[in-house]
Amino acid sequence: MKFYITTPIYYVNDVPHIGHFYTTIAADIMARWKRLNGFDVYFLTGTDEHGSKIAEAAKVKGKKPQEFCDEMSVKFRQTWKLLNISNDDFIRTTEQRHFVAVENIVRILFDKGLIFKKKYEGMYCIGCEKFLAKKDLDEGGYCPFHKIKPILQSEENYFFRLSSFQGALLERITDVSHEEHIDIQPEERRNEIVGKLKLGLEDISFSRSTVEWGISLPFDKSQTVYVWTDALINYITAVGYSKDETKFKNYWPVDVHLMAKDILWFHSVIWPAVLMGAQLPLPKTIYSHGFFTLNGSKMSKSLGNVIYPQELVGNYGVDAARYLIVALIPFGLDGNISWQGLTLKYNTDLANNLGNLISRTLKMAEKNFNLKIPQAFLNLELAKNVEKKLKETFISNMNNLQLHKAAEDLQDAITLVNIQIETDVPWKLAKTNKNKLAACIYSYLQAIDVVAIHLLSFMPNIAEKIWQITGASGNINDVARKYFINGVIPKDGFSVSGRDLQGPKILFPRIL
RNA sequence: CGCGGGGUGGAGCAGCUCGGUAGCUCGUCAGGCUCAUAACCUGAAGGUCGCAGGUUCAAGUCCUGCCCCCGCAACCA
Repeated sequence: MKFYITTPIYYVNDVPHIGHFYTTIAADIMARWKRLNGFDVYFLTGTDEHGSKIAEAAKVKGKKPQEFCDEMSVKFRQTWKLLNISNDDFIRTTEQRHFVAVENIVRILFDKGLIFKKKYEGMYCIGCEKFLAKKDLDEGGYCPFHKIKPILQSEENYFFRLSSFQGALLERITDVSHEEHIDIQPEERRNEIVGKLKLGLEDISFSRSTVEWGISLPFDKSQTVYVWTDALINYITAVGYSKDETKFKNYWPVDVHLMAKDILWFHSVIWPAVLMGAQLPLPKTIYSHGFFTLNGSKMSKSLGNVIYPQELVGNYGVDAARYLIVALIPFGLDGNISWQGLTLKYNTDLANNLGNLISRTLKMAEKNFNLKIPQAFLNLELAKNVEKKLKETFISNMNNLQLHKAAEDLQDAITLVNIQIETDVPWKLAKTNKNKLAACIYSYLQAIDVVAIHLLSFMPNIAEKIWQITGASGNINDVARKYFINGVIPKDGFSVSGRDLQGPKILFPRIL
């Protein structure tokens, strides 16, 4: 089974911030999860590099557009490396493979009569550099942002017959049994799309005569392809459209398009319409998540309340950063975050619960068994309880991208072990019954291993570290894959008697 | 009447589809334990579930009206 998941390609006029990496981390966790479950995963991200804004940004810095894009694109790649993102491909819209794909799609649409020339006349605001509708203007007919009067301007563009797809789109979005059903998530956002769709669709502008930094229309070199169309096509370019038919057949249609809610319309209406026009299969799931507010106010660079990945990683470490960002807010909804909130979550979930569990277990093993996994009766009951706890909800939460809930499930599982320790009172057994103590510690190690395996998609490095600390055998990724496919704990457990443990390490130092 | 979401103990949320002792996390308070990263475990206090009506033996949960907040309305993740 294959699993193709994408993030949006990010517009390079900005350096990566929390909005970008939230989506990307979520996608990465999903991709890793699916790999562990035996899927042939293709995980795509990349950069969107065309359009007048980019050309201007380059000009301001005294650079050629391509040069500017090269630099910015690298920043995104570096960020993904920093965050341990496991993408299989990184696409740039300025790549040759993409030009070919875009030209082909545009030509097909043109040949089918879905693209036509039309003179567009409207109020153009020089400040916004775009046409404004009457409703966008304030009472005096001024642009509300720039307080200037827009000028009447006309431009001859090519338009796409989006209007002709209304019925087909509605059908595919609302009819669950439709063979080309597009599942838009979450439901609230789907309702919104459906509502808007029912109001009707207008044909949209598909090209620009004034924007030079873009892909020229194959049938009219004086115009360039509208950046959004250009951008959306990346999803098929990357899996070999008009280049590698086998690859394309294998991975397309995409299983999940992941993005923030602001660009859901493009993905759930315009993109499927383009695909239908080109007679290509449609995305299966389109999942949008919410926006962040930082300390209650909307993030904006001018307010200075933007969180950059370097800060997050600097404060908590890569793995914790990945975990915190997805664990802190419900996936799909808007969420408010703050540094205090992040630190609190870090301390409660990672330092106090998970970290401390490992620390106390290993300390006991060190004191009493000299850091060797003790010879003892193998009681897998605790490990199985942890497993059961996780099976009940964790798996379905992961598959439904409810990452915050899956994180909660993990915490519950960890608490289960902490409770068991209270019940066993091992520190008393250390004085009275060493054999029983050995069996207890042995069972905690197995339970921790089960937790580590489930943690793997969120915190790849830490999970592996835990695996080493508990003396578990084999490569954690291989063992985990086997475990998720077969669904059984090995007869001898993961951590086997006699193996060396690693001394109690502070995996997550408390932050004060 | 543009569309959509929401108003639940101090904070943040779940519950509403399929009405029937109001649940979770954090915080607060009390207790337990002492292996552990002043961590862990147990318990308690605290809510007339935005307002007003209605249906019902019974309503956060269904219906009607109203008030307030937020998002979207085409290139900001």
